[in-house]
Amino acid sequence: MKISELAARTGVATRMLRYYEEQGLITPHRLANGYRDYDSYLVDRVTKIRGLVDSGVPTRIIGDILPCLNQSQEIIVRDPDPELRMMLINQRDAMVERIASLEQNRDALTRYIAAMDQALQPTP
DNA sequence: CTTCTGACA
DNA sequence: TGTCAGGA
Repeated sequence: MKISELAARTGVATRMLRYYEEQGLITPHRLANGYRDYDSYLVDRVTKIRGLVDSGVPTRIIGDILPCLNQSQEIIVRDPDPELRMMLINQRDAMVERIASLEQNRDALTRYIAAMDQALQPTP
């Protein structure tokens, strides 16, 4: 598929798809006319990459972390950098906080929706 | 009309 | 990350 299609199917801007390629995260083939040609499995890969990026994981190590998403425990750490380790720990902790916040907000919406249903369909 | 590379008031 | 240029 061409870049526009991958962008549509992943919700990731073509600009970023080319950027991910520069970072070595994805390597599409090339069509005779020079256009990038993406294999369908890249849709899933790009979705995962975006998820990591949105979570604040530096693109430089996303390639190494990607396998962690599955359960293929064959994790190869190429950059044991202590500073990077601390940054990842901080991001992981921030993630935990956001998840907790999201859960509270989700529950708040659930209760509000329930209240709306009550107003619409009062129990006789 | 779509994509490509390179660049940045 | 968006967007514009200048080509193909």
